[in-house]
Amino acid sequence: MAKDKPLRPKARLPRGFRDRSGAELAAERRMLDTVRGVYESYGFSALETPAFEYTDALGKFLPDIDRPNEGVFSLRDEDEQWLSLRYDLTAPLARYVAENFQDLPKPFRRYAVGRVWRNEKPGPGRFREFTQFDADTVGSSSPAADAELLIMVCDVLKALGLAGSDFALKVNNRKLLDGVLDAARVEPSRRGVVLRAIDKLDRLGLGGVRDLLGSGRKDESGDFTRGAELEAAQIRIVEKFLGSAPPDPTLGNLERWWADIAPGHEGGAAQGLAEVAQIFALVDHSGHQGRIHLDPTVVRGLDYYTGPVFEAQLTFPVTNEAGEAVIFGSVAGGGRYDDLVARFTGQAVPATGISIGVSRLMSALMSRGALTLAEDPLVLVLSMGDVARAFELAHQLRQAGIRSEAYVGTKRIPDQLKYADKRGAAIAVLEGEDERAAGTITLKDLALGLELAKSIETRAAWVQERPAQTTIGRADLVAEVTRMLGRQS
RNA sequence: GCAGCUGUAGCUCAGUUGGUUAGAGCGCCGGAUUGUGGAUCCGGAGGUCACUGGUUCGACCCCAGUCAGCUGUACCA
Repeated sequence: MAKDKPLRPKARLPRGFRDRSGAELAAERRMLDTVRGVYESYGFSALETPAFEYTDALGKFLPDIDRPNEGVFSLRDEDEQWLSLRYDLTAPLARYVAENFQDLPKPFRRYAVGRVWRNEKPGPGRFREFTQFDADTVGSSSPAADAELLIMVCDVLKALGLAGSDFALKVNNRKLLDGVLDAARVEPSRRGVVLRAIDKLDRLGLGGVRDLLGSGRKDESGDFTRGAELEAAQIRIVEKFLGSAPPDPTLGNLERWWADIAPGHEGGAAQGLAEVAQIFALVDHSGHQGRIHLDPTVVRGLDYYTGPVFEAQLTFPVTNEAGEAVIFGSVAGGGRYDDLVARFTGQAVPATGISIGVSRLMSALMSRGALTLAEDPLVLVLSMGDVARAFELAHQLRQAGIRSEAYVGTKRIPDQLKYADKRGAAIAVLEGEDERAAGTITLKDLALGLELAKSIETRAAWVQERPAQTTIGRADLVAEVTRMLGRQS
């Protein structure tokens, strides 16, 4: 007879999602507080919008029968309306601005931090749920708004502990990309493919991009990707644009540069060149001028960008948990999107914004040693058959601002100490019958004990020596714990 | 979606040319130790060998299909 086995669900995390806890969350919180502080100091105010939006407010399409969740997580409301989880924080901002347009001051400046969701295939370092931290200026067409964001991002990265030489901001302009495609006479239907190919430059290198602009490219698994089928002459023009940029982007230098790349097409890109020149003129006085460069290879995948685009890149190698070097994309990116609000109102509203990828930036900071996984130290009060007394001692420590936990489990003392170890507790507090009779308390410095344990061979010796352990007067509890915590830190 | 690789205990993995009752380490539970962490020792629980079908006297092993995972690539408003 077969064993009756109840049908149980398998405990498993949906792919592309993550559980996070304790020290990691504490570190993230510290980082977000720093970013928030800089954003607020520039006069941006917080705005929170919900996780769900009506699907038509988020993008161009409605889910269809065949692929109801293409790219986004969607569901149908009771009244048959499609809702979707937001895939970024910019689309909800556009909705908010359109809905409250007449009441908002212009320019309207807000920051937003929150989780976003994408229903896509997850990969290494790519999740289906992640956090973004955005700042946007809506209602100003001035390049000053773009320049300000670039300067602010530099301030953020420095406030987070990165050195100036650790990062670089790369600036480009969609109008220049459009201009060069005009000059190369690339058909409108192929422009998307071409821009996406250029966007892959950092990953595939110039050779890979050349293949994608031309006949196509085979990846390392042998799969073939079709190319944009451009003529050699067209590819040459695009490559010339990608490979050269004046180091000092004054308007005069930019115009000379452009005349060399796209002679006869000076008019089409003039606006873009002027915007670039203005941005760099403003950046010049920021103290961050060495960190911000013109880089024609920056595209940004999203096609709603209409003018300046930018991304923050790290200049040092980042390693993953396995210690391998990883190709690290940008930690922040953004640009100008002048048409997004017009989708709702019909009225053109210029806007520009920057978005920080929170988990990427966090692993970069940890890789650099600028952020460490750490929680406040924990003091564990062991329960020696008198939980009320453990509560009381823990309470005394809390009153002094010390994070302390009274043991509320049911195990014996050796197991309680093992528990304290596993929790990573800094100190264990014991007050049993002997101590109570003597009016004393025993403290164990667990971190110190862990060190000493390496040189003690036998359990008997360990028990006899009782390393890193002291017995103190009852009244000295808070003072002595404070002293021990001070030694550890 | 396309391509390659991989599915054996909670985790990481062994498993001989196809041979009887499928193993190890870690983790977990109990004990050596009713008030002292580490180490060590003893004992225990835990398996639809991803699933379905086929070949065979006999399949964890060979074949086909399906599903799942990983990696690359495409898409990413």
